[in-house]
Amino acid sequence: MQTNIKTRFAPSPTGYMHIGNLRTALYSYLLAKSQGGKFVLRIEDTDRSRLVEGAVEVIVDTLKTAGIEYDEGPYVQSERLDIYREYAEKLIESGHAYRCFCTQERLDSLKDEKGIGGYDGFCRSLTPEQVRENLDKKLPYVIRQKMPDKGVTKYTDMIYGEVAIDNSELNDQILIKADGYPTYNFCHVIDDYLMGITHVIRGNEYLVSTPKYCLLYDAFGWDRPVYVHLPLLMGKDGDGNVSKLSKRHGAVSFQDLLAEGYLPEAVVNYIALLGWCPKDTNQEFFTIKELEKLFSMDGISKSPAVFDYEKLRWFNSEYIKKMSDEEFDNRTIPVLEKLLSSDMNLKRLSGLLHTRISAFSDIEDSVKFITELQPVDMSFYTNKKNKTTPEICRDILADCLPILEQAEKWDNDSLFAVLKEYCANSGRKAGAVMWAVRVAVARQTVTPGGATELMDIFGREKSIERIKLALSELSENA
RNA sequence: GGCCCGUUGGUCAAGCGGUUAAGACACCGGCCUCUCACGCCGGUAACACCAGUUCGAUUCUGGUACGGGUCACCA
Repeated sequence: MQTNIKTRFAPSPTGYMHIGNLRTALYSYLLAKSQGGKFVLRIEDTDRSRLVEGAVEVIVDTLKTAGIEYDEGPYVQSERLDIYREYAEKLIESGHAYRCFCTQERLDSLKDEKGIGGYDGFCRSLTPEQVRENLDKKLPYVIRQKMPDKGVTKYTDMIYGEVAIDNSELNDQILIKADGYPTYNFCHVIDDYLMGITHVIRGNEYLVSTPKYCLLYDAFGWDRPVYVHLPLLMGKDGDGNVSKLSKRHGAVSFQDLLAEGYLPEAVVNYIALLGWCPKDTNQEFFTIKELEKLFSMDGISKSPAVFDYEKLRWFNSEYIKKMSDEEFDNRTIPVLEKLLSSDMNLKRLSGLLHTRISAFSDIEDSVKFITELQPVDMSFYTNKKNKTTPEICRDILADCLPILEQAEKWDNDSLFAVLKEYCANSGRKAGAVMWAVRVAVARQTVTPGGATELMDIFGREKSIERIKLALSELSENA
């Protein structure tokens, strides 16, 4: 076990937190915490064209809501420009980097001629005099890393093992842009070193470019960090094709998921298990504190994982069921108040919903039948198990209507007793009677709660009204 | 296209040379129940392919296929 381990999460402020990024943050955080280390947050905002207002707050809020606490930061790269500049100059002095004055036009034509891939190193051979001259003319320039033209650069990834890339595959990448801002390729290395990052945890998309960063460490004579590349998070589209999880696959930002009624703990729990599996246990429910203890790198998978909304829904429904009734009501009743008239027994309805929704956004659909008079298909009245048909239901309803109209008390227990008594007197099965009443009142086959529970919520007047309507429909069509 | 990585049921996954190849989601069936849901019980379903190493390969090696990633003055 390594002591003084330090990891970081270094997102760029895009205005939303992609769920894949959040998972990277989580693993990074967990790796540090599992070994008593530190976790730092750094904002990589060196692309001025993509600045988004309030984006840093989104990152900070997301981490907080997810339960990921950072020990240092947020460091902001745009505030550290001088540092990068200084280190870039050092590289020029030591011959590991050079100024490049090539115009965009020349770069474009290069691309056209040679297809995709690389800079041709034209400015490598500029003499000091030529550079001086260009500088005096105030020509814009970038600083590029000088890659070795032969050989192989290797490193050991904690997940993938040894990775070896031919240096000929490496481009003379830009370290400092013409606007003076550094590129990710450069400043993340400087920062990771300066901030004492021991383990660099990031997505698999960096696996191949990491040798370039290794070369930077080497050029400065610094020790390379441990690299941990994570398998990507994939999404599946309607045709069954998988690709990097993106907006076309549905809600992919943490905020979107919360807005759809997912609980933060459920989301965190689910994504923790997407690409990682605990050792020696089949446990699948974890608090973040438990994860901090249990997490270990050898449980990380090598292959990409498809984000499955169904399973997230299941996790979420489990977390919802774990909520106390009070918590659940507090969250649900305000929503119901907006959707329904307030003279209904919303608390009772909320109770019925507790074990029946998987996300809070389900509420609207599951109570729609209360306010809307939905079209009824006569087949709804046919139920094999309870041996009902539209005719039988018509007869049942005709019998029950006067009984219900005369019911003294209108609550679930009383109504249930009344109908039960009818069953006894008529010799009908309770299941059949309840089926008929329930479908008549709700006008759909799947409902949150049973017949008498629904009548309780609807109240006497509305229940009777709907049963009368059902009766007339059944008389016409049956 | 070059380079790199990956491949156990529809999905997440355990497995780390000998197993009846776990478990979870989804799906199907049953029980419970006044419906649905919950809960409980059960079921269908997988080692991409071909060689090699080995007494023995899901597990090791090579190739093929398929999938993914990457080749920016984006991160």
